[in-house]
Amino acid sequence: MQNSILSEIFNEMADIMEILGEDRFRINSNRKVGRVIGDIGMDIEILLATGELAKVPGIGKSSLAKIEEFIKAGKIAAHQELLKKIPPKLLELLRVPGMGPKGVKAVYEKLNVKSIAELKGAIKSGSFAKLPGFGDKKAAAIIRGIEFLEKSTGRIRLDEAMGAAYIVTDLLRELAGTHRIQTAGSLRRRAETIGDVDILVSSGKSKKASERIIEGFASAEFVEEVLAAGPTKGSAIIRTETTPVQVDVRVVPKESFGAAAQYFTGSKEHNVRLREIAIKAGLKLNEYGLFKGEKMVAGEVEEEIYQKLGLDYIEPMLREDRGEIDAAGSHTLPELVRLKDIRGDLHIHSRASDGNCSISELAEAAKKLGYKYICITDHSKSSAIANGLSAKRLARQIKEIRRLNEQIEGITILAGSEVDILADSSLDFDNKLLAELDFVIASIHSGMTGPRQKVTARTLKAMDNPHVRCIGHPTGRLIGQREPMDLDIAAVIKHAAETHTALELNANPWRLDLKDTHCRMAIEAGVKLVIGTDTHNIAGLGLMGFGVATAARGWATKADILNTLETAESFTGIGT
DNA sequence: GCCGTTTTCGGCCCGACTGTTTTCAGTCG
Repeated sequence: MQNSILSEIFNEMADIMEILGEDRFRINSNRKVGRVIGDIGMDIEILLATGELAKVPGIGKSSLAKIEEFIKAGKIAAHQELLKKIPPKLLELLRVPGMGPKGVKAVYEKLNVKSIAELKGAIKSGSFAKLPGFGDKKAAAIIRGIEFLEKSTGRIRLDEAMGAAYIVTDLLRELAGTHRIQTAGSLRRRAETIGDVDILVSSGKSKKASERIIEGFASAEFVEEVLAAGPTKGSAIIRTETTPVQVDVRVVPKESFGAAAQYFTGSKEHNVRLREIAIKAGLKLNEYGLFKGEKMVAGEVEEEIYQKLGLDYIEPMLREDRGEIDAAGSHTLPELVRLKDIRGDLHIHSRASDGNCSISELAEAAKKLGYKYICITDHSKSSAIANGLSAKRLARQIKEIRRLNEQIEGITILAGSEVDILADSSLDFDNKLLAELDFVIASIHSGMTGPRQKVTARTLKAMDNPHVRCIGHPTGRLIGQREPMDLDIAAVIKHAAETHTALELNANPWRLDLKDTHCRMAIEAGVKLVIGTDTHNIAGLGLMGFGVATAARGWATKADILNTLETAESFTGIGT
C-alpha cells in the first residue's frame, strides 16, 4: 500500500514550502491531503481507480493529479522541484523542539546550517545566539531540544502514556485547589500512539491557586526537566518506568472546564471544523467557552458545546475529522461499543504454551471481571519458541477444559487454539483436531516479511478452512518495533465477509491490530470483529479496554463485536 | 490548494508561553 509514502510526500512538500515561506493556506491544504491519505484505510490506488478519491474532502483537482502522477510514475514532479530547493538534511531541523520553519530558514540562510550536526556546531561557536531575534536562552533551549530528540523514541504507546498520566494525576489530586482532573489530547481519544500527555485541571477563581498548581507540578520529584511554567500552563518531561514522557498540565476555571476539555482533547482538525461551524452560526469557540459576542453560551459542560452548535455529543474516540461532525449534525453517529458490553475474552494463553497461569486461575480472574466465557487459545506446535502444543498435548488440554467446566461455576471455558498459518498456507493442526475445538484463531507468526501476494494468499487460504473462526492480529505489527505485513487488507476483509470469518482486534497496546481505520473498513463490509487481549497472565485480561477503545475509534457498535454475545454457546459447535 | 444552505472569488481557528523585544514574532498544541 502506497498510502503512507504518499502521505509523507505531501507532508514533506508542506514542510519545504513552510521553510521557503510560501502561502500558508496552500501549505495547510498540502498538510491536510497528507493527513487524509494517512487516515484512509483503503488502498489509495483502488480509490483512485474507482473515482472515489475525487470525492474525499480535502483532496482537490491539483492533489488528485499529483496522486495520479505518483501512482503512474512513482514520483511527483512538484515534490522533486521542492526538494531541489533545499539541502537534503535541512528538514530534520524541523524535528527539533523549538525549531520551526522560520528558525530553520534563518539558520540556513544566515549561518549556512544544513543539518542538526551543523546546528549544534553553530550553537557551540556562539554564532547562533548572535542572530537577530535569537539569544543565549533560545540557544540553550534548542540544545535541550536536540538532546531530547536524541534520547526520545518518538511517540509512545497508549499504555506508556496512561502510566505517565497516572503519575501526574495522582500528584495533582493531592495538591490544594484542584477540583476536577481530566486527561485530554490524543490519550483521551485513545489514539494508538501518543506524542505528549495532556492533563486538564479546574481550580478556583484566584490566579494564585492556578499558579500554585503549576508550581506543584513543575517541582514534583518525578519531573526531569521543566519546559515551560506559566500561570495557567506547565510543560515538563517526566520519568516513568519505561521512557521519558512530556506532560502538559493546563489549569482552567470551573466555568470553562467543558470548553477546555473539548479544546484540549482535539484533534486539532476536529476543532478547526467545530470553530468553523461556530463562526457560521455567529459564535466564537475557544478553550474558555462558546461565545455570542461577549456572552458565554456554553463552557462548563463539554456536551453543551456540541449541543449549542447543533451537533450530537461526539465521543472523544471519534474526534478525528473522519466524518463524525457531519454524522453528529445528521444524528447518525453510531452507538459505540463499551467495555461493559464485553462478555468474554477469546484470545488467552495459558501455562501450557508461553503463558504464566493455569486455566482455572485465568477462569476465576475472568469471572471477577464479570465475563461469561473465556477461550484458551495456546500456540500450536510450530511456534516452538512459545512452547506451542503438539496435537497430542492439545487433545489432552481439550479434555482438561471439559473437565474444568464441570468443576467451575459461573463461567464457561472454551477450548480453542491460536493455530499457526504455515509458510505453505496450511494450518498447523489437521481438520480432525480443529473440529474438536470450540473456537479457532489462525495467525501468522513466521514469514511476515514475505511479499504482499504471499502473506495475503496465506491469510485468505486460512479463512477457507471452515474451522477457522477468526484471523489473529491480521497485520502482525508491533507498534514502534515491527512494521505490519504488506497485507492486502481490502482483499482480506472481502474474503472475511465471504467466508464469515471474524477478524481480531488484538487489544494488546503493542499491537492494536487491526488498527482503527481497518476496523472501520471491516465493519462497513459487514465483517465481525473479535476483541481479544492475547494475554499471557491475569493482569493482561485488563488490556481489553485498549481494544474496545480502538474498536470505538473504528466506529464499532456492540453488534459489530462477536465477544459481546451473551453466551458461550454462540461460539461452540460451529464448523462441525 | 480547497471550498460553497450568504460564495466560482475570497476567504481560510485560536490562545499561551518564551525570548527577544520596547510591542511582537515564533513555536506549539
